[in-house]
Amino acid sequence: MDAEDQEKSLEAPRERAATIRDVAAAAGVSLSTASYALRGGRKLRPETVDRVKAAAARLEYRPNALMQSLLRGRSYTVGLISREPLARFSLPLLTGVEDALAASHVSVFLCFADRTDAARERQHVESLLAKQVDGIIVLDEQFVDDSPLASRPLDIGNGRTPLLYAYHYVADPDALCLVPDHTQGACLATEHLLASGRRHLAHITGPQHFEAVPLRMKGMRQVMQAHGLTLPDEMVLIGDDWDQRWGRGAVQRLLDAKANIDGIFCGNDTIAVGVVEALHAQGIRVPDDIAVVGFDNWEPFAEYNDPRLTSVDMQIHELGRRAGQAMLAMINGELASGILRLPCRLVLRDSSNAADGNER
Amino acid sequence: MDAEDQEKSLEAPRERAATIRDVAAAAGVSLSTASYALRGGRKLRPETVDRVKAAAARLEYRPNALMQSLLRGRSYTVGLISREPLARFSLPLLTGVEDALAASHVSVFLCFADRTDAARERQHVESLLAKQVDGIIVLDEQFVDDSPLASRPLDIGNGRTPLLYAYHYVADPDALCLVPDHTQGACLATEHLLASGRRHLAHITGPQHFEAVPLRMKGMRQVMQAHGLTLPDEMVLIGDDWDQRWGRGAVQRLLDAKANIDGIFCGNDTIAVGVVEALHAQGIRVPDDIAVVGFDNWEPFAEYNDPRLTSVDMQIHELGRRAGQAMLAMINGELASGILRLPCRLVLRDSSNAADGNER
DNA sequence: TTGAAAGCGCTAACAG
DNA sequence: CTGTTAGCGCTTTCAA
Repeated sequence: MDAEDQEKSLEAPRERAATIRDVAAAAGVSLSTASYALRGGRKLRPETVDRVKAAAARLEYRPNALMQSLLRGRSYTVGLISREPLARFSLPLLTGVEDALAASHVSVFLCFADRTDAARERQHVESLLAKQVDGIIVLDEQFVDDSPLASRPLDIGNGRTPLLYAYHYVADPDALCLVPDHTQGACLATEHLLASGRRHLAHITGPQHFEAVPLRMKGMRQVMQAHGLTLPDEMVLIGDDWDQRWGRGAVQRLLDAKANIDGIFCGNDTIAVGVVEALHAQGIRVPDDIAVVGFDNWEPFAEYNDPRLTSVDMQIHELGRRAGQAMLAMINGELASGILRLPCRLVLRDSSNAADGNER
Repeated sequence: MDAEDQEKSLEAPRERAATIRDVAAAAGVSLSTASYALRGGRKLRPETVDRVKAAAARLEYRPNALMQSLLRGRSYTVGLISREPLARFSLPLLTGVEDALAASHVSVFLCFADRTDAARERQHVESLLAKQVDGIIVLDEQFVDDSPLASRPLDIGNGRTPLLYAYHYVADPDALCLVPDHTQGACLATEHLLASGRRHLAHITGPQHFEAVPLRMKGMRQVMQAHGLTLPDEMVLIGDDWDQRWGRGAVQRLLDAKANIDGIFCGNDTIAVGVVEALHAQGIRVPDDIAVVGFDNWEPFAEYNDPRLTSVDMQIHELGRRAGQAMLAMINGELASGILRLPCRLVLRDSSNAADGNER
């Protein structure tokens, strides 16, 4: 019995993970020596180092990061709160942030918190702070200031934890916010349409309480004015939705009004898909008769539509990466604040004539 | 100067967060009393409790979860490794898992690890184990066994950490795996088509190395046989992609072959969208002439297509929730293993006649 | 070259 | 009712 038990205790996986104390004992050295042998910082006899390392390997020793964090006062951990979990931008943003942080061996706590559920967000924040995160990144959609949906600054009590807002910004002068430059993106799209010879443009877009809507409209107007053109109000169709159905409906309206158009800039790709579909249904060719440009460069739609959609890409994954990197910088003490607008790029495909031939 | 400094030290946010020691001192009680006052477990004079609580609030005391984890031997933290970060199922799975875990105050470490990057996955696993996660959940696509893409069991060295695979399974008899029941989903779709009077069915689907492809095919065949029908091989079109373009191409092939069809079951919704588009282009009505059923119930496509797509929903968010709950159970010592197949449901929309009128 | 010992912030057993 | 004390696993000083 005794013999059996002993054998077991040698073979069976130990209940508790090995500690550095176990390693030290197994190697026949002191605790501190074991520590130095594994992490350097002290001159030790090579033989000793080897003995300790061998013992550590044998025992599958893995330093307990909780204790290390406690001692260093840094957890190598960042909280990521998404206030809009299911939005189109969520996943690329998440992967971008994770990419940048993982490269620096920083782990990410994932927190979903619907805007309507303040209690859950509170719980997440408390949990993150208790777990000693080195910083918190908040993700949300940007709504116009007077919208009830507009994102509020996150209340984290003290000023000790770096805070960063991605894809949206808040009215906190001390906060760092990274957002896509919607206006510039719209400029790219409009310039492309004009450069390919279109003169009679329309804009079909989504609900106005999304800040992207007025911003993109502004960009479009700017460019047209710079070219001595105007965008009549009746050529701007603002819908209650961002989907294909609205795209189809909007085209119907334009056709009913017998509008004279040769180019349509859409607020996003799903609208653009609906637009193309409705145009086709009327025997109108894209891009030959009317060029169509989308926004988002959402591949499942843009790349596989017929024709493939020219679209503005907000480079959200990259924005996420930049957010992650900025957070790392803040953690290292580089203070930063303000709103940083990152550029969009235009992806040329078949729904517009690529007469100018360039991707910007 | 001194006075100023003192004032500052009172007003300015403390550099270090308050510890329970600070609270005890501020309340004029011993350390353990402070601890018990805040968490109960000992009879204390109400007055003492209040004093401690007041001090804690004043100092914005927040217990250090790292230390608590260390002591309890449980970190209230779970690692989530996504081996296929950008797949359609990733986000609902993530939110589902997070939902279930957050409800039990368990935090989620988010780790993206492309299948092709074993080193990064290794790094993530090491990091998770070092951070003492209570369990690890792995997400991946399911490929057929002999595919080089097929997911391998995660190597976590010891048997101490509960492990769970979601949306896919691995060849580890001790592992618990939760997957959608693709076959049953295909049965639902096929039964629906038959119930609404269709007899001449075709199947347009994606690459065979996705296990879902043979499974869904099997379900379709089963049901047809049960109804005394057969699915001729030339009515099964297996593509190299899952996108609209392939959907359009497949329809072209069927038309070229002058196939006699009144119903098409598609391997996913994007294919279905392409199918509908190609049928429309030929003046074929959906569902009047040919009924179309998709798979995935991916709302951006299914809900806003014209006509709206009937589609099989794998209930992935729910699968994620179940995975989270199962993980909690495992953490609490309830051992579990094997492959659990969760049912799909059929969402009836306009691309098929809902003659039987029921949602199953 | 190495070992002993003092914490990190908290919990829980042990003493009043 | 409350205080003292011994750890948790590790890093880092201080001694040898």
